[in-house]
Amino acid sequence: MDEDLKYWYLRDHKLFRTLSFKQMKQLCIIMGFKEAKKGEIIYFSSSDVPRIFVLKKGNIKIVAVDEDGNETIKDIIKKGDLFGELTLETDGESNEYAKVLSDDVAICSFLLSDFEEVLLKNPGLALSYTKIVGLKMKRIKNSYSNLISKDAKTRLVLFLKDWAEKEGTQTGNKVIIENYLTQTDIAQIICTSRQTATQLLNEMEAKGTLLYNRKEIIIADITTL
Amino acid sequence: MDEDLKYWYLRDHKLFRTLSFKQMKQLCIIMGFKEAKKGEIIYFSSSDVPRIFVLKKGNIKIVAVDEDGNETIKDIIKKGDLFGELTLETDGESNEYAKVLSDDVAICSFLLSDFEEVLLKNPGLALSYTKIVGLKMKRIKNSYSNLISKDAKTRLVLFLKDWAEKEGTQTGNKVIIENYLTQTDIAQIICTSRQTATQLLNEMEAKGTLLYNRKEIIIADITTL
DNA sequence: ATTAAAATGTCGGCTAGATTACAATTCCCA
DNA sequence: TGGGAATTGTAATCTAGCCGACATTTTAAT
Repeated sequence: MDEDLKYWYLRDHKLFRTLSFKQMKQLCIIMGFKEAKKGEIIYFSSSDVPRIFVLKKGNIKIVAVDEDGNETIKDIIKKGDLFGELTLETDGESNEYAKVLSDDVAICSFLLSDFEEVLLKNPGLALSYTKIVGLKMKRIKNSYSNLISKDAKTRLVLFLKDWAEKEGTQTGNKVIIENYLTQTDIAQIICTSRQTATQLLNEMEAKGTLLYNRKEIIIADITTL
Repeated sequence: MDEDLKYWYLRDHKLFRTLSFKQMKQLCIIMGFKEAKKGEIIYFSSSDVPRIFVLKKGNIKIVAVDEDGNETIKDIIKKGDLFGELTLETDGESNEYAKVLSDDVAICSFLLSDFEEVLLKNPGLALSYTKIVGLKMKRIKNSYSNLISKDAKTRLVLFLKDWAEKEGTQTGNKVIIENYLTQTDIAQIICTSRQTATQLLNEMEAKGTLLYNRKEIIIADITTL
């Protein structure tokens, strides 16, 4: 791929704003690039060399498979998010893969070792990076405490609010979200059974607070959700 | 407090191994130091200036209070652990405090701003720091997935195993843990009600796999727990 | 168009574990 | 050395939401 294009792919990520043109060039040389279509599965843990990924376009979900073959959604990664060995520490056995949710995605990646070297030469970048990882931790902690103290319905509402805020198109109090998740996905994200999620969504639809279909979710009034 | 003593307090923390004597001296100058006795409460969020803390001795629990006044244990901090604004980002409203569990504790601290400056001058330190934060995130993720997929009994067993591994004194397969937690504490940590925790512990005691009292927990055989 | 595979809708039984409510211990300290 | 507070023990209820078992609808592929 053209080096110049790579440059722009990185340039617009807030993490790399602090870098000079020259430093950026260096990063681009070690950068990998990949595109994929909906439904494709991208393996990124264990087998391969550890990498850090930046999602430049689209949405993916990170799925973990446990000993019994059960699949759990670990994370939804959106445009601009980082994923992979964020902790800078290879963790052996975790069995995870990424599945493309949107029509297509573009992904940049670095080898963990290369990235570490760049961090060592750019303390400012290291600091920004730590903050991004920290932010991620904070979000995880938050959903963790929701899981403990809130019931399924509240969790669904919180999830929808969050989704609407991040990606919805708001007109007045009405918000339209492009829906690339199935109800099974949503259920897994808010940690409940598919049946419960379906029921809750239908309840909300019956009450008129919501309009659900496979293409989009329309929230009548985000303030009263 | 004596600067030299401070030096040694920091010196034996793995995070600071990479620093030169001179750099360490600098850190010590900006370092705060505090001791406290069992039961004391240490406020550290919101009100005060943001800080990073290193627990040098003893155990504390981090407790969060929500709008309704419910207390939840967020974390158990042990000797050598970091706590406070680990994300390097002040987060406004979270209402947390630390309570001393062991007989007494010693705590070092830095202003967040000072620490950031030191990180900027020591990229290696920044990298180590990121790894520590990352490790913490990994642990949180882990207990998160336990919470989802495992029942209360399994969670208790996992917690006990973890505790035993970190702090227990092992002789053969028998492990003795110094017990500074109440059953209410344990219940909160594994996210269940106090009654359920009590019941599970008594069941295990009846089966002879365990011996619980307020001073210590004796696990008959850690391999079959 | 045909059909198989996903995704969604619905229902009743079942259970882990929360909740409420006390009783019995043990600890702490004045 | 007593007495109040904290901790632990036990039991009876109650319920959110999981699970199994379908029917129905939508989508995609041949």
